[in-house]
Amino acid sequence: MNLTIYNTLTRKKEVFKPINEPNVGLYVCGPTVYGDPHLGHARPAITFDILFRLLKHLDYKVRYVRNVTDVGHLESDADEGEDKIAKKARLDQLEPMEIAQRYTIRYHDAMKMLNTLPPSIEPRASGHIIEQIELIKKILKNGFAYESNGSIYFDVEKYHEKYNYGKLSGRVIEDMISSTRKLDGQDEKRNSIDFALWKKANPEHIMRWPSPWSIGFPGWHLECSAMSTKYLGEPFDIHGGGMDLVFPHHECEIAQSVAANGKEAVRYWMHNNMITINGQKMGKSLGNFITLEELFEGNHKMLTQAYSPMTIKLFILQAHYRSTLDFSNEALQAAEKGLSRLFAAARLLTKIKPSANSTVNVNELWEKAYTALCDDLNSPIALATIFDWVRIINSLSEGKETITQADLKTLKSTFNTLVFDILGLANEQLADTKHTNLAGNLMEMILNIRLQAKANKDFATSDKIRDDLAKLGVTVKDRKDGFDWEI
RNA sequence: GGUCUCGUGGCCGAGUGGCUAGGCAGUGGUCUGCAAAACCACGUACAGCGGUUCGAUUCCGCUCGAGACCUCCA
Repeated sequence: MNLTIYNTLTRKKEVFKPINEPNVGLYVCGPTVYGDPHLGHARPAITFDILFRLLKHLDYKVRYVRNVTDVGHLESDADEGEDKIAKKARLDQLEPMEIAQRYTIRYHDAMKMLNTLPPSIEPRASGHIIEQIELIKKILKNGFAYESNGSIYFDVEKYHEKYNYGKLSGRVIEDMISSTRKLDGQDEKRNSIDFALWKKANPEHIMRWPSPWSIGFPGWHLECSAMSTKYLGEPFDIHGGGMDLVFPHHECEIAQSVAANGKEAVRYWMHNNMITINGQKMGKSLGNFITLEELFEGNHKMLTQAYSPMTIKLFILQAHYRSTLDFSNEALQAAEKGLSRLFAAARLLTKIKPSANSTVNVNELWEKAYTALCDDLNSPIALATIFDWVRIINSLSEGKETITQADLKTLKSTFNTLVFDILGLANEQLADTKHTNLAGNLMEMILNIRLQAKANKDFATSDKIRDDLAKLGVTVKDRKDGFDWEI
C-alpha cells in the first residue's frame, strides 16, 4: 500500500517514496529541556510515533532521530542574549546541565507513559557543538554569512538573491526586509531578518564553547541542520515538528543546508497542528499549558479528575494531526469512556467462540483502517472504523453475529495490530496478566459465589457483593453465560 | 498591519459535489431479578449572503467570527 503524506513544502499530499529504499530517515524536533513536558509536547510525539510505527509496518527500515535541545535559545525579552537554560539554572542555583538532565528524564518518563517508542537516536545539541561549528564554516566559506563582533550571522538577503528564503513558510522576504530595515541601524546584524549562527557570549552567559570567532554558543536553528544530516545523511526523507516551528526554525534550516551544500536536506516536511485551550494555543509563553503530570494526576484547576496516558493518547488520535485540537475536561471524559469501551472489546475478543460460518466481513476492518492511516495518518477515520468493529465484536460476543475460526483469527490479529502495534495504545490491565494473578483468581472466586447466590435467588447477597466491589472500584458486568469485570 | 488556516448537531471531531463518520452526552426499546454493560432505533448539523451546478456542507466570491505565524514555543 502507498503511504501518502502532506508535505508542507508543496502544500499537498504526496506519495511517499524513500530516497534509499528500504531505508527511511525521520527527524523530528524534540523538546527544549527547561520545563516539564506538557500536553503540547504529547502531540508531535504521538503523531510521529504513529508514523514511525506505520513506516516500520510498511517494512521500511527506519532511523528515527529526535533531538534534545539542551543548549537553549536566546531570550527575546529584557534578558537578551541570555540562554534560557542558563537563566533557569542561575535562578535555581543549579548547573545548566543539571536542569537539562532533570527535564530530559521527565520528558522520557512522560513519553514512556504515553507508550511512544524511543527514537533510534536522541542527539543532544550540546554534544554536537563541533558539527555546528563546521556547518558555520561551510556557510561562511560559501559567502552566505558574515562575522560581526565575534558573532556570525546568516546573510538572508544575499542568500535570497540566489535562492528562495521563505519557500516553506510562504513568507515574502522582500516585504520583511523593506518593512523592518530602518529599525535596526545599531544592530550587529546587517539586516533585521538575518539570524544568528554563532553568538558571542556575554560574561554572565554560562553555557559557552570556544569557536574560531569567539567564546559563545550556536544559534537557534543550527543544531537540527547539523544533527539531522549527521545521522540521516543528505538528503534525508522526512522532517517533522510542530507547525509553530515552520517559521523561522525550519525555514532557517532549509537556508542553512542550501547555503552550506547547495541543496536542500529534506524531502518531506510534516507539521502537526497545535492543541488549543479555549480556542487559544496552549503554550509556555501564554502560561495556559497543562503538564502531562498534572493530567495524569488530575492536579489542575481545569480538571475534575486524573486521566490515564492512554486517554490522552486516544484524545489526540481522535483528531487529525493537521487540525487544531481543542482541549477540555469534557472532551477528555468522552475519550476516557471511549477508551474503556475499546479495551472492553479487546478483552471480549479473546473469549469469542467461533461458528460454522461468518456473518461479518473481517477484511473490512483492515482495509478501511489501514487505508486511512496510510492516507496522511488519518487516525480519526481509522478509529471510527475500529469503533464500528467494537460494536461488531460486542454483537459476536452476544451471538447476534457469527464468525468462523479462520475469520476470528484474522480479526484478532487485525484488531490487535491496529490498536496496539500501530496506534500504540496499550492496556496494562488486559486480560492475560489480570486474570492470572492473585487478584484475578480472587475475583473469579468471589464472582462465582455471587453467581451461586443469584442462582439461589439470594439477590441480597449478590447485590451486596456487587455493591461492595463497586466501592473498591470494580465494575461487575453480568453476562448470559457468566460474568465479566473491570477495574 | 502582513501571510495563512479554520468556522460541522449539547461537547470533541472526521469527511464528501448527490450515498450512516466515529466517540461522549440525550430519548425510546430489547436483554436482565434489579443495575451496569451490550445491542437496536431515534433526534438535533454543516456561520451568513450571493454565484457556478440537474444538485453544495463540500467549488468560487463577499460578509461576520475564531485562531496561528511574523519573537522562544510542540
